[in-house]
Amino acid sequence: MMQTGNEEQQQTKKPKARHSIGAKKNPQTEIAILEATAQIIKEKGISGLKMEAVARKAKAGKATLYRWWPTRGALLLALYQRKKPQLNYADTGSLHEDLLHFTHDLIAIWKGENGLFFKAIIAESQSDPDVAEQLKRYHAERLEALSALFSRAQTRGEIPQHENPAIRAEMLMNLLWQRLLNNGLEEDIDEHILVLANSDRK
Amino acid sequence: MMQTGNEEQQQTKKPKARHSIGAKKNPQTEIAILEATAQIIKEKGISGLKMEAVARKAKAGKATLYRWWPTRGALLLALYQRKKPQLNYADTGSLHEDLLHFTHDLIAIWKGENGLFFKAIIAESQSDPDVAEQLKRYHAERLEALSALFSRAQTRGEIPQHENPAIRAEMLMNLLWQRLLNNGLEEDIDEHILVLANSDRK
Amino acid sequence: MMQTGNEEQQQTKKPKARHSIGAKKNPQTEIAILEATAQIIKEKGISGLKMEAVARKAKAGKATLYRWWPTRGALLLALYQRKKPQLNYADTGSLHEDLLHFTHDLIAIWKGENGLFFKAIIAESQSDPDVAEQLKRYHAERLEALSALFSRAQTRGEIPQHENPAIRAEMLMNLLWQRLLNNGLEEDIDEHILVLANSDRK
Amino acid sequence: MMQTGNEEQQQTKKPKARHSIGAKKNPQTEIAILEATAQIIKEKGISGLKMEAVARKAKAGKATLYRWWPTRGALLLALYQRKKPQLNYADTGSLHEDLLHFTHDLIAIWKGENGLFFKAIIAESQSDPDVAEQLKRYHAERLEALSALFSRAQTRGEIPQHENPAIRAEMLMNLLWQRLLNNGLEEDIDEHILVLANSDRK
DNA sequence: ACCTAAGCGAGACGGTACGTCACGTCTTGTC
DNA sequence: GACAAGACGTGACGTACCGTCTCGCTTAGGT
Repeated sequence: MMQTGNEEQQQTKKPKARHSIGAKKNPQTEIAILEATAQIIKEKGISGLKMEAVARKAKAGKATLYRWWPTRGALLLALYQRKKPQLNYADTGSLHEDLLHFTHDLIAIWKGENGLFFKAIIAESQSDPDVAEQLKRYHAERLEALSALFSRAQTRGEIPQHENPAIRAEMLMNLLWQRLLNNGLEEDIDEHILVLANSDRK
Repeated sequence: MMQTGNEEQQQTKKPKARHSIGAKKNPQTEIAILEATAQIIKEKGISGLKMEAVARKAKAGKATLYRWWPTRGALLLALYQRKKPQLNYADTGSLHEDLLHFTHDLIAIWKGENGLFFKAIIAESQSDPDVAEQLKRYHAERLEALSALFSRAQTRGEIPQHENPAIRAEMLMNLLWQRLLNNGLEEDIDEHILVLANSDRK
Repeated sequence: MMQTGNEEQQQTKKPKARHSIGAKKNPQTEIAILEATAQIIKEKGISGLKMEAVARKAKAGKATLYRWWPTRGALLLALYQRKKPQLNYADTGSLHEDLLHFTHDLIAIWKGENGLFFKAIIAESQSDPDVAEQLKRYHAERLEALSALFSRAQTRGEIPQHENPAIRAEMLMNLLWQRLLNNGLEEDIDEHILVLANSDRK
Repeated sequence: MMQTGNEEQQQTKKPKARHSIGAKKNPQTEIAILEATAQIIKEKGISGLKMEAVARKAKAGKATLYRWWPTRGALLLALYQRKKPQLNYADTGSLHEDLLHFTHDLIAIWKGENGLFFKAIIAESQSDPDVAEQLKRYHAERLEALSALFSRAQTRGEIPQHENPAIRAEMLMNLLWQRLLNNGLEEDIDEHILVLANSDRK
């Protein structure tokens, strides 16, 4: 709401409907639609997200909405693209430290609206193959980045040499996704990290 | 009513529509409805499961359907109840062996219709709080059973004493659920088990 | 409500459900059902009268209700039978006086619940042929009684000899029914009577 | 959408389903719906008129139906508006003649589908206050037109000067409505007109 | 004293219609 | 030619009654 052109509103005092800007996509329309989508998800959850309601809230025509985002999935992916978090995979020299930083950063992000949007995409992926495909790609990409941490640890000898570093990475990702899906982000995760970091060797 | 002769029924073996059997639930109706539900999920997936279609396929009135299963979630839970698998947590004396048996058994079961139904419940739990609640309960129960395996291993010294046995159990469960949700039951899992079973000690 | 056995209720303090009294119709059930019907019509009007609601309010089984009164029309006719008014066709020696007495008596009666029930029957007669038949019979009967007044007036020379006395009677009846149906019982009717009584001869 | 070729349409002359014609009511849809309404009333009577059946027969969506005619009453009034008769209140110079012409014209009209539709409105007015209101207005309007006949007769001295001309007009209207409602349009009415026209003076 | 027959309450059953909602497609008129 | 507006046919939603049914109980009258 705040993000839709304050200056214009202050000057003209009229909300002023958007119009065509010629034979190309109007970026204001895009913003209004994605913000409406975000708003609705925050208010009613993913199952309360109806195309019709998005158009209504964004004061957009349904045709416009369907022209650019033909499915709910497309809308969700576009929304996530606009809002996706920048993750920090800093190298502290200790696997345990690295994992703690990473997980706590991600959990902090997911506790905001970002987690909500990502949950929505996961839910949608169960019925929309396109979303599933995109999600799979994104998952692989994240997994690779996370695997790098375990790879580094392997060179330092923190975890066994012969292991595929993606294995522990995948288990950590799974854990985090599960926590997100089950509204369990508050639950303790440090013990799991201890196990994954192989820090119980004494 | 009197005119639909019994003799005809004996001769033609017509299925004959179900009727009320008094002021109580007709078990034939229950069977018909749950089977219709299963059939539809198999044909069109969970997002193709409409209450109306269930009633139509089961040749039941919508009122009957809603009387006993007021939501799609209730229907799914009842279906799972009828079909739920018996899992084997046999004790082989080796954690690695135990886990291999357990996971392969579960994966085999999930490759059948059971996996489909369980996926449906997980999907539904994202929008139906009652289903989420039941699923959480079920998850806890399964987790406890699985933790027992790690507990036994702990007494045998296969995994560290000070660890909470539920941690590795949870990570294994997560892995399996994730595989189910992402249609990845075919992917390799033995390497993950090696890590969880701590069998990479040399 | 008051009419269902006060004494019993005072003694036992338990409402005591009705039961079968053997292989015959239980008159208490009949009373309860007809009173429930009357109650519902008074509360919600004729279009709010549902068989299901009657059974519910009378604490009767639907089978019992349908056994004795298979249609809403049958119920209405039975109710009217129990409640039908005794009309006064007194002979004052003057047609004008006779008509005034008759109409004012009838209007007074119809302003109570009786008018409501009779309206219900007229409305039902538009869709239930049995009710239409009964109503026609009843109409003819009333018309005959009313015609007698005009017949007497004819012998006194108050209206033309060659006229069929039923004609003015029918027009009076029509007027009254119309007033009832259109909720116009309060409107003036004396001027009409003056015309019908031929009292405008001077 | 593109695959349903235009050429086919030109060749086969398929009726082709109606579509939106922009953000306004499609008159073809209106025609189809009102004709379907008329058809159903003719086939099954007013009590057989279901909103669902109208939509089905008109090949219209229920939403469209409810958008423009939110109740059965609104549908009936719109239908009557489309079909309402033009009545003839010609001045013959004789009240008796005027009334004969008027009544026989009206009866002739009512023997067609028009009478059926008007009956339906009267029946509906018993349960729909809006219809009752409209009907009352229409009744008053017709009554006024009919009263004019009696008014003219009064100036000619055919009926008493001091009488309200609306009185006989109302009684004639009542008579005709009653005949319509009770399927008695065939019954003799000329004798009643003689009385109302005061033609029995000798 | 038993037995049968019917009435009774309760309420489940397969249906039909209700009125609402969202879908995805369309046409119009404005910019 | 993109846009808002919104009508259109479609079809699912969850509810309310319909009229039929079966149950388990009660009572009366015949044996």
